[in-house]
Amino acid sequence: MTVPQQASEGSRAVKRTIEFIRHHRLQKGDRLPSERELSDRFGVTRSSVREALAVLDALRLTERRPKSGIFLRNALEDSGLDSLVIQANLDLPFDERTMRDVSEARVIFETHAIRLACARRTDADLNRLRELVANYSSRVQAELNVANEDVEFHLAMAAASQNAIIVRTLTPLFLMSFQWRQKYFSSPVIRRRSLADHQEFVATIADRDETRAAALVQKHVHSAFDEVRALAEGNGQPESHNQWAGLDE
Amino acid sequence: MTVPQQASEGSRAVKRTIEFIRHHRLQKGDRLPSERELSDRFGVTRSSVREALAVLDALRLTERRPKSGIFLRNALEDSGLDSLVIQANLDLPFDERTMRDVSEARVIFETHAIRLACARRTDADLNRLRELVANYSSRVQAELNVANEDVEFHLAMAAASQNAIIVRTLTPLFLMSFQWRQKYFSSPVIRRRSLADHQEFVATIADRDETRAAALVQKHVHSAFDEVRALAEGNGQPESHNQWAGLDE
DNA sequence: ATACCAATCTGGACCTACCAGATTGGTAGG
DNA sequence: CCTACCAATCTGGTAGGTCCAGATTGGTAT
Repeated sequence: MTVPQQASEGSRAVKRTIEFIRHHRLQKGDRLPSERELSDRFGVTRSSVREALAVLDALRLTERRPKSGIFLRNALEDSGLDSLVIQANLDLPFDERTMRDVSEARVIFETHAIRLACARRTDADLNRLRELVANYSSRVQAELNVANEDVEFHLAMAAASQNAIIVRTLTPLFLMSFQWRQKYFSSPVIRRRSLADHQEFVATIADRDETRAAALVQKHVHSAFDEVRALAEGNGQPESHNQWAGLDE
Repeated sequence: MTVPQQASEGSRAVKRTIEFIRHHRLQKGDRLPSERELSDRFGVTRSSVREALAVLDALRLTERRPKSGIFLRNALEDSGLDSLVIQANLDLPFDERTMRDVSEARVIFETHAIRLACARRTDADLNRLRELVANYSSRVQAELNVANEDVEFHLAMAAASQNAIIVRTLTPLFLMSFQWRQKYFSSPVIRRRSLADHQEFVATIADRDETRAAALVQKHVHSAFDEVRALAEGNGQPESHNQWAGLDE
């Protein structure tokens, strides 16, 4: 599913640049230091800086004007979803508000996804979901972490909606909370509870019971977010660098 | 809003690589040629290829395994939303199914956005929307294209939902259809009709009338997509390279 | 048929060099 | 003092080369 992978110089440059933007509170339209200066500052080659800038460009965060400079296209808070995924992978923290929004958005999107899934799911979709639950179940029995399997399952439900855009939309929402997920699923109790929910999901989709499915999404996601929030608070408050760097449901 | 900008070698390399993947119908897990071979093939330096690969990596399309090779992380169809934006900017075509999905997803997401906007909008949100409509109106009077202004307005409505994630989600949906939008709004009749809708949107949000707002979204978006579809067919069928490379509402 | 090793290939990173347009600071002219 | 202008400087874009060390692989010896 998701690969951990250690930071290359390119990724490091991405991280440093984002940190620079945060630290200096740069706003839309502001200019960044030149590539040469960034490469000095970060202690990497201009090539690595350029790789990083290419990424930030693709994320619509920066804009490189030839013979002129590098400018912020959007404030950090207004960048794309993928930028959040990358920030999570780089262990850059999110604020409480972002988490609230992610939680809310996920409920909305996933509720619709499952409604469509109930209406349109094929037998093949159903079989795939059953396979995934079976696998999930055996991993829970074996006391293994199921963070990846959980994402797989939820995306498979979304795929049953027959709308690829919805899947593409939910994906980053899951990926940006990968680390939390990892922690969340370290508890056997939670794994069992989650398994039960998944089994019920499959049942409702099999029955094409939209109403029950939608209600289940709300309960499932909300309880998960609550749990994570409690978990995070239990860890004590990690001051500036926060705890919201990866987990959710 | 969106910048046209001519293709740099880096972007060209991104485009060529995506075309390569399409042409060879590469699937998840398949291996791409080495960086050196790609740079030969594309006639650009390895630096440019590496920039391109950094972007594709960020989009979760490829994965670079050190000392080993470049592998496809996801099939093109399963990549993120931002990858669609980039494909649109590169004039790479979409298929009919993707368009259907985008249309459906936009109705779903925007319906929820406007419902939340009705419930939560502040006076500042309302003022901003009114400003935007005023500007929109004057441009329509002056017979100017309002493609950018339309995006601005819709995103401002989304912003009134007070959920930044929803805004971030809708953004790529608009950006990937920028070229169509451009064509669509070349018609003065459509501009006037769109303006009327926008005025009604503001009224419903001011009244916090969720029901009417939701209905209006459906009508507004669906009629726009129908129009575009008709437009596209009128152009004759551009064979392999299709017409869905940028327009929508 | 198998186990093993060396030549080869691959991505990662660094460095230097050039280009041409954008920017800017100082100077000459009013 | 202000303005107009020009040249030095800075900037991103691109090219080309080098070195490194681990992954891969094909052939060899057992």
